[in-house]
Amino acid sequence: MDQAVFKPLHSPHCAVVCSNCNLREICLPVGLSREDLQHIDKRLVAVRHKVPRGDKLFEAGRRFDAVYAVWTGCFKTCLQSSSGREQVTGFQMSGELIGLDGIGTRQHAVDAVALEDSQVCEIPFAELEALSLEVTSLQQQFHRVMSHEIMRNQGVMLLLGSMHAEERLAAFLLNLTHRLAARGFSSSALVLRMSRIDIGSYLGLTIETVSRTFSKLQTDGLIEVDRRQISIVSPSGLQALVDGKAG
Amino acid sequence: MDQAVFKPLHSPHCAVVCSNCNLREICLPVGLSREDLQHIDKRLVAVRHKVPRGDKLFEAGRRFDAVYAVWTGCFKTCLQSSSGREQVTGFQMSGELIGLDGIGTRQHAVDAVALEDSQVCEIPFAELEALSLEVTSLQQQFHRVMSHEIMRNQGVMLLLGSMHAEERLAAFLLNLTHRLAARGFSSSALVLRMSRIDIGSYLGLTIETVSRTFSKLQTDGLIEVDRRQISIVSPSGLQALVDGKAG
DNA sequence: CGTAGATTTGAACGTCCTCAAGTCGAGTGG
DNA sequence: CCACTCGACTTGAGGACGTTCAAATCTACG
Repeated sequence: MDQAVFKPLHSPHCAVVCSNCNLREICLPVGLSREDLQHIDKRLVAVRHKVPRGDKLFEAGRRFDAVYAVWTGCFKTCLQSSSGREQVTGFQMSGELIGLDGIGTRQHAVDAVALEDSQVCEIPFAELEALSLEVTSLQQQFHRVMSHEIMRNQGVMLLLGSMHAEERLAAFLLNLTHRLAARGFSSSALVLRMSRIDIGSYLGLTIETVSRTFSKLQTDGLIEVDRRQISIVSPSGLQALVDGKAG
Repeated sequence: MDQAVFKPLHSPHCAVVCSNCNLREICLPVGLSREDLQHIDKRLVAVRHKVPRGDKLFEAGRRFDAVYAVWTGCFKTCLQSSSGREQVTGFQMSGELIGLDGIGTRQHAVDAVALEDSQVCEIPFAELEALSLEVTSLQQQFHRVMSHEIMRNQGVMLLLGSMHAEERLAAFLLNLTHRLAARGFSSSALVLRMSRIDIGSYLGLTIETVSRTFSKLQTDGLIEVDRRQISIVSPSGLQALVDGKAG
């Protein structure tokens, strides 16, 4: 019940360099020159941490000092209002940044929970800001990343504001497969790292509706479901749902 | 039907300086020193434009060159998917920035439409980025603004994902009053600049449900409605709805 | 093999949507 | 000044989708 919160001081960690990272083409440094990358290596002391499944990387209300890039594994971010409403605001996989919402208030706005044993690169934000004053391309790239996060959120608004359950789930599955494909994984088979509860919270649906909708998509021959193993049988069928071209 | 699109070259405009602007305490330059402000005045050529009610400030797909700060008036931003789904993603009032979603792709992701005769300051983004390399406080402030936009979007997700119609409308009205109060306006009386259609799209409800819910809130003695004139009779009652402490 | 948590499925209900009609206010032209 | 029209809004009735409540199934793990 009580999720452990990640303690930087107690967690095994080591300094890392971006220029050798296998994620440099998908993570924050996308498109930076070798020269700029080496500059970053020297000045940005990113530290890598392990976060076991179920542990919190940080929790809402905690002081914001750094953003985190997922290196391996998967996270969810959960917003909760003072009155106890809860909403999963996103799922993050390798190369994606977590914690951007804390910049404004200097306090994290969400909980970030590892959905499987994961590793992150902690990027001290003060250093990131300082370095981006020197490395123009880094500044631009960081702005791009923040802007993409805004666009992503707008996409979720569209989903929550205008789609039915079946369409939401179809959009969700297609989004996952696209992101997995960009990382070199199969886009026809995926393993959900999150529970039905998490999916429901993210999609604004109850767990029962999520379950029923999975079953319906399977019955309709669009996917195959085996617990958290999903096979995408008909990507175009799912896309048609998202496009509202069905029913 | 066909909304005019704002043409910078044909629109009356003039250069403006931030340091003399009455919005400097609420707009992008919040918290900047007088010295930094003057530095910005010299280097950042912001231009002010008029946008008549109903006209588009920019439209989705158009090349991104600048962000815009609302000076007077009010805007809505609309996202639409390739398949024709539409979602109002926000309403912007004085001091708020529009267009941050275009930074990542260099293309605007939404339409921005004036809900009343309005004026905006056009801030060329290349200049903003260049200047924030020199003025640390501007860089930090810009990051804060982007982060706040991310937080705002997350709040909308919470609203769309976990609230009923009555709660959504209550949250919407309270949000408007808070923002108006921050600008020195009454927080008990407001004039809606947007149609029921826009409200419905934003809140993920049909126009009929919006209308019925306004009526119900009035019947319950929480607000008084006269077309677009709204009186907030019981802010605490609305807040109780948002907090889920009613029904 | 027993328990706890996650998931699926069923049945009844409720909220919100759809369809339809009616009201209201502003602008137009006679 | 008065029809007339148009768009925005309101209200009603019925139905659909998703929720709620309840029970059963399945898996992991001790």
